[in-house]
Amino acid sequence: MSEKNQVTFKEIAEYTGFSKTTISRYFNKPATVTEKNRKIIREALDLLGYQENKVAHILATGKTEYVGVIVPNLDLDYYSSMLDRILKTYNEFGYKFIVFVGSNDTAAEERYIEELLAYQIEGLIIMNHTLPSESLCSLSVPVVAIEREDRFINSVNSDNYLGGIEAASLLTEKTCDILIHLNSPTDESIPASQRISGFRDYCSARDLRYEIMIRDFGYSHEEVYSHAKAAFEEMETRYPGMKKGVFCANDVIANYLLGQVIRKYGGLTPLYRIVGFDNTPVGVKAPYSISTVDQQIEVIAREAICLLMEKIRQKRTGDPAARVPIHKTVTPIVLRREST
Amino acid sequence: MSEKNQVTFKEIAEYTGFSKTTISRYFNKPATVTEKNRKIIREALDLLGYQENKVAHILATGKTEYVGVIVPNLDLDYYSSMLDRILKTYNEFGYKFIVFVGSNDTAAEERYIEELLAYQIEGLIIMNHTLPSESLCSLSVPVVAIEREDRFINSVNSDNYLGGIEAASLLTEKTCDILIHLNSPTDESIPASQRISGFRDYCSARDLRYEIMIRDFGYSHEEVYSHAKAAFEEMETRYPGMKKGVFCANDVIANYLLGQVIRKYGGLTPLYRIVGFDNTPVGVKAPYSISTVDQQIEVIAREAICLLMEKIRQKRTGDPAARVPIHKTVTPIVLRREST
DNA sequence: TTGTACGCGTTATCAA
DNA sequence: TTGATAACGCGTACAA
Repeated sequence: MSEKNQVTFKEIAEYTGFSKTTISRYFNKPATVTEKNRKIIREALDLLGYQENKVAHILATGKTEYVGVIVPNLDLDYYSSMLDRILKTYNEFGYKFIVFVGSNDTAAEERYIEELLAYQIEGLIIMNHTLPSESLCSLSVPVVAIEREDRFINSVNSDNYLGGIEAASLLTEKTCDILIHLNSPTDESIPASQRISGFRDYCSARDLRYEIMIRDFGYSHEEVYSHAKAAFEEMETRYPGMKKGVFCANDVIANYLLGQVIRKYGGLTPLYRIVGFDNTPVGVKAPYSISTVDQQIEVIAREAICLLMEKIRQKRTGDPAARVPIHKTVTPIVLRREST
Repeated sequence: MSEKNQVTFKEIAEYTGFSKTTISRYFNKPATVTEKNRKIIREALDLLGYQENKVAHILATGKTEYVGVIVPNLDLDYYSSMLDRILKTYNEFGYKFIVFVGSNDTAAEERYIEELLAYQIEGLIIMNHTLPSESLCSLSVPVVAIEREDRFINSVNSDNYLGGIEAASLLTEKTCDILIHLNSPTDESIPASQRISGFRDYCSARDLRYEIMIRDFGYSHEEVYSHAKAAFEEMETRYPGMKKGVFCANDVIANYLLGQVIRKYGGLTPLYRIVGFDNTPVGVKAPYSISTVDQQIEVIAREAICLLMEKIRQKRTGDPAARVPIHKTVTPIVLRREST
């Protein structure tokens, strides 16, 4: 090792004449060290340039204060906003985050998890959906899912069903001839599929004319763009001259749809009312702001961390409740903006 | 500790009858263990459910394979794209990332760094600009800056000067009456300030009519929006009927400006040619795609990691070159899209 | 209030 | 090819 040998408790102990234990106590139980001696130690620490070594601390205590995070990508505003809010909880809770951005590859994701476990993370927050919760639940640390299949693991989700209802309700305020919901094929196990149910139930309960257009919008911008364009053209041909109220599965789709409307009509038109979902930045970057169902990403992120910490605590204390998955729900809020 | 006692080398050793040393060798120098014994160990590992413990490994070797990352926020596409690409280098280099998203608070940022150092990171990638490179350079680990003041530390930046030239050049292809550059007040020490110089030099060398509009666009969406709007209105009053070629400091500003143009003119107009900077997703989400100067974020991210790894190596081998900051530059590429 | 002795899980050294 | 022993830096009984 030609590394600059770092200053340890040993050096501080030798310099001050105390034992390593006392130096340790200076940090962990300062009250048990006399003020006079604390001062001596403080000065030695300063003078020798001591720098905390958490790795040794972890090995001794078993507490890493690490949380692993796996997120599908950071190109979609939804995920980057969520990660942003998750990382910011450091200021409140002190947990550090080791972050992986996931491919859609199961093997790769398993490697990420292996690696995270090797680093002794205390818990895992997962937004990826390649691994089923059935296999996730047997990990040695608590797992909290956000907006993904969550049958066997803890989770925090937006109240998607209510969101679907509210979106439909917002659109009917404006007397549309037909209500349309645009979404990707979504398995029922995924929380977001409830947006469809909420929308459908609302419409059918009121005998409203509606249609659910399921198209595989994909993930890349190119894909979403071209499918949104195709959907727009389809609506144009099939419902010419009709007032269309369109509820999009997320703000990104809503944005592209609005883009098509603008390209054709030069701006907003009474023929289209558009509402998105998530409340991500993309909704306020468009030339006309897009109404949306605000998932309250910040609240979800915070709840996820709180839930994870509670589960970590339960696990540590041997509470049998640790094994019972908890599913939290955050109530979304409708944001009325220019697109409706 | 009521923790599920994890399986260690000790248990494997006892079970197989080998010593801990041999188990360790099984992982690190498998060639020195006979195939027969490797099989025995492999089966015991499987049976007992051994899980690697990197913390102990780190304490023994001193190598964490951690890199710290500090990024200002993840709401701006530029930062989230960059972080995305940085995190993805795991697949190639194996380094793990502990990520902090920074406030503008100096004290907070210092806390982040303290914490990262305590966790024995091997290097730091920093995009925040609250701490001067002068204080960063004295850290005990190599630091690589991306698009921030970098006098005393390593850095990877886009060739901003060339980018400014290319943007201006693209606009003149289209015969504008006046060229305008929109930017925030930018200190000369910040690489991005070179975009201004490049633009200015290009215009003045060719005797083109141009103006550099410096406005404090801020960071939040609201701020950028309102300042872009104000700038648009100013251009409308001051240069009515003239063909304006506008080079925006980034895609976000370009997007809002285009938004204003659309709101007023119902779409593209020969009166405005717009080019942004960065090539972030926002440029292709607008109703009309926005021309931009592509920073090649993926290349920058990769170069940053390579540079950091080289510096880590130099430091480990005691190479005096470790202390000499290296500044790398990545050549940007002009992307012609609808807005020009 | 302080110190001794040992443990955390792994690697490195040196012998065998 | 394998094993005993001592690190790595810190926490914690227990004793003083």
